Amino acid sequence: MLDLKQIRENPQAVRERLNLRGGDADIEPILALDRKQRDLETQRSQLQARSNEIGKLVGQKMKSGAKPQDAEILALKEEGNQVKAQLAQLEPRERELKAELDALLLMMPNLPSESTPVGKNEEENVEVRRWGDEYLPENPNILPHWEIGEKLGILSFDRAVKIAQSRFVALIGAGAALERSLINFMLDRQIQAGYIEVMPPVLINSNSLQGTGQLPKFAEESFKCYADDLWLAPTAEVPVTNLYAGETLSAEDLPIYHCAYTPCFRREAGSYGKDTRGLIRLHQFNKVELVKLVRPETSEAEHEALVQNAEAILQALKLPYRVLELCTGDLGFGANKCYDLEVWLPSSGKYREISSCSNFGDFQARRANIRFKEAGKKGTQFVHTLNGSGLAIGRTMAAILENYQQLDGTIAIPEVLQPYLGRETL
RNA sequence: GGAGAGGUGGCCGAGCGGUUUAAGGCGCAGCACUGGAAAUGCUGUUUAGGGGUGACUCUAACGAGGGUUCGAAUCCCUCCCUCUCCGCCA
Repeated sequence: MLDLKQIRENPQAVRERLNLRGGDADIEPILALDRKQRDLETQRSQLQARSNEIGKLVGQKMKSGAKPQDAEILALKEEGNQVKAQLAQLEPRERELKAELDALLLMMPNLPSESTPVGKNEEENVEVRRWGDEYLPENPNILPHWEIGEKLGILSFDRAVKIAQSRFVALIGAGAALERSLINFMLDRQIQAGYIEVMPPVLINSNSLQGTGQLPKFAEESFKCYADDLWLAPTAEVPVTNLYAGETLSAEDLPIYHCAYTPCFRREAGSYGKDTRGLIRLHQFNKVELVKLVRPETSEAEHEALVQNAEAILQALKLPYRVLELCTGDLGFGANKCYDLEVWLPSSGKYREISSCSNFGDFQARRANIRFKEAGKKGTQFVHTLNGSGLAIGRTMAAILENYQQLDGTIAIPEVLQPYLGRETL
């Protein structure tokens, strides 16, 4: 959520930053509601002050011997009732305005950071670096991962469709073992890098989704359990960040680094024609996620470090990849800055996103109300939150099945995974 | 799912309709005392929003939301959470 005070005080600057995302940000309704709401708040609190005064007076007079039927008491009660009637008019109006204001603010995306390259759409994302050209596969006849996977009998899309629907997969035998190895490998590495592992609930409430920015705007992206106020988590970002929702941490608690393996569930609404085959775009996939809660002044450096932690996994697996910095037009709703890691998928001759590492600044912290307090200092500050995949497991599996395909149709297992899987080829 | 007990400040804990401006204690900070410390004493010690250049000031917050009342931590209703017992269950 944007800072209302900032919008109020620098409307032009906010408008300009928002417009860098493309479109024409309209903050006028917010400014107008804010003015009205504050106006009502002033009136209301004055009435309340008088009401409190009356209550106190009655109490004092009764204590010092006045009777309930004394004219003085009756007059005060009468005035109390009048004030109350006025409040009864004002209060609902103010509440309504506040709710409208909140609804508008919740729909506003974050401001892109100063350092984010300006651009209209994904075409204008900036390649920051490329790694692992020396590991690009030389095999010219690489099968797509879904074909080699089915051939090896380790992936079954057809059978998964029977028990769920399209865009699901069942991992069989070595496929399941490879998935598990990747999860363990990634968690071990990230724990080594200083992240504390979490296994959060993956059925999560609406408030959590609002806290990280998936609600209210992106309700159609997540699976909902209609009998309860619970949703299937689209990413561990949501439960892990919201572990601290509503808390005021002490400054010494920061930074907090978490890694979490969870399954992730996405409806993929609006992507009907895209990536219909393989492991790239499923309704259910596994992911190891990295989440950081940090002091504001450190968040940029923490962001770079988080990207390094995600890259380290690709490097250890010797998978060629590139790093893109998203331009203002392609930036996710809550992010002020974002790097995507894209792994090489030889069957399609393309780099494909395998990790997205975002800095949210205080955007999520405001929504989820996560603050910290410095001992001896007045007031509190919002933390900055960051997260990134470290990495998406299914897409990593796809990358291995393709980049490690050998001429004889077998798959070599990356060296670092061999101890986990207990074999050298598939 | 059934029955019962609870939820008060950084922590413990009192309060069950009106000087609550939340007692008392612990903790923490400052000051005094001291050669220095301990002990002791005094003072202070929440957050959010509004108004004001500022000193400051108003409002709100006792799990959450409603209600009764001139006045609610206290009474009533709904919900959430925790604990105990029973049932069910991996």
